[in-house]
Amino acid sequence: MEKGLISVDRWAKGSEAYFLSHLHSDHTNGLTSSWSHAPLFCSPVTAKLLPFKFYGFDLSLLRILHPDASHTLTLKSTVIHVTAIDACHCPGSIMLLFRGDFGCVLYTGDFRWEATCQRATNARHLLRNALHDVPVVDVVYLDNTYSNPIYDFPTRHVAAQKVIDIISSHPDHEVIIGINTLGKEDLLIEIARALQIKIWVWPERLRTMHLLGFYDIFTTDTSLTRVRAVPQYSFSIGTLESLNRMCPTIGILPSGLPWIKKSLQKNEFLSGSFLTRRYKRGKWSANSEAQSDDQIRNIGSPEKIHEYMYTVPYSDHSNYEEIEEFLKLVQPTRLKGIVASSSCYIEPMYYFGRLCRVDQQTQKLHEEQRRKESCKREIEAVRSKTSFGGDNVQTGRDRSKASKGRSSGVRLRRFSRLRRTHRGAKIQGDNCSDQE
DNA sequence: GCGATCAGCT
DNA sequence: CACAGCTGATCGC
Repeated sequence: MEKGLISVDRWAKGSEAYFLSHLHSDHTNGLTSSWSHAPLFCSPVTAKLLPFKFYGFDLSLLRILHPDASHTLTLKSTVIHVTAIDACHCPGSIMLLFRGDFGCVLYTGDFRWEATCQRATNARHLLRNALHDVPVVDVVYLDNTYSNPIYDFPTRHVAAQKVIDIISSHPDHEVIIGINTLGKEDLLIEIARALQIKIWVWPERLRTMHLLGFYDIFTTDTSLTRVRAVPQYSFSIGTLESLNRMCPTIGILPSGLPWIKKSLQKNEFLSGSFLTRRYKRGKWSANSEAQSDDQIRNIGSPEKIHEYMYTVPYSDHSNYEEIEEFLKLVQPTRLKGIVASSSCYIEPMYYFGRLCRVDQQTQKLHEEQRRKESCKREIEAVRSKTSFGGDNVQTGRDRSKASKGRSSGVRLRRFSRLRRTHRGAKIQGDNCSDQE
């Protein structure tokens, strides 16, 4: 009842106000059309889209946070201040800076903090201004999806150029690009502009595009374009192989393989079993045989993963370096990851503790962890976690932290279930907890 | 019938 | 192993 004054991306009963960072499903788990616990605060764009994801939602519950103003909210028990800042993740996505009796808390939601992106530059200015009024940020709830130095990938603009290059070099092919229900609009728009073509999307997605204000670029008429954006879950190597029996078609996944640093790929993954395993897992190994070394070599650059399939490192999450820059600006006292599981999950304090303000607790934690494991061992942990089958030995601190002391013996499935339910935060009293 | 949860998939 | 997401089965209300 009294626990959890406010909830961010969490929808269980008991809070006085609820905040939605953006409309992706892993942040709306528990939110339904009939949800009505308390007012829901979100960005204008999210408010516009939400009724189409949750038909019949009680719109009188919605409260708009304008992304460039500080809002003062009078709750039942206290007054809080909140500032929304563009998170540059997907349309409508925001970070939330809270100030109140509990101190100062910054919840990043999912975010992309590109150095050269104009929107991120604007967001940086806003954040810097907002931080002027704050003595110290006590806690950052961080999008730690790629909070590991092995994640090193280019800006979205650079990745978009790669996609454009791939399409240009296949002038006689149909092109299929896998996207989700929200996000990667900018990629499609860059393609459309560069190649002077329209992009096909499915009808619901066209409606979303219209809601977002994109009227002329997208179409549901297949005869108008050779480039189609389709739901990512709906296409696979199998789909592409079928399509190629009718006409030449390539697929592009703006994501895909982990974007591990080249050195690691050369040294560990390409020579080892990493790619083999990935190949065996997917539907695209027509026979269930392991791929031969030759086949692996034919994959060539990480970009072309199959005769008809390309992946491009287009990410809506910050890479390691961007997270680092973000934390240098915010300098929080404490850090908490909002993503509990990933193949390379590392307790964020491990790499970023040094960027936090030095208080004794932080310092102690940091030193302890440094002592326990060297960087090299972390990489080892990552490698063993990417293994498929065999014994998935516990790989130390990171995993046991993430599994939160659940009964042992259950591994990946339990792990991924955790991921789906672990986003978001409850903020209460003078300490902030993840609830449960 | 609906929501919650889970299995399985990409 | 994933960004995030879909379908379908089952269970309780």
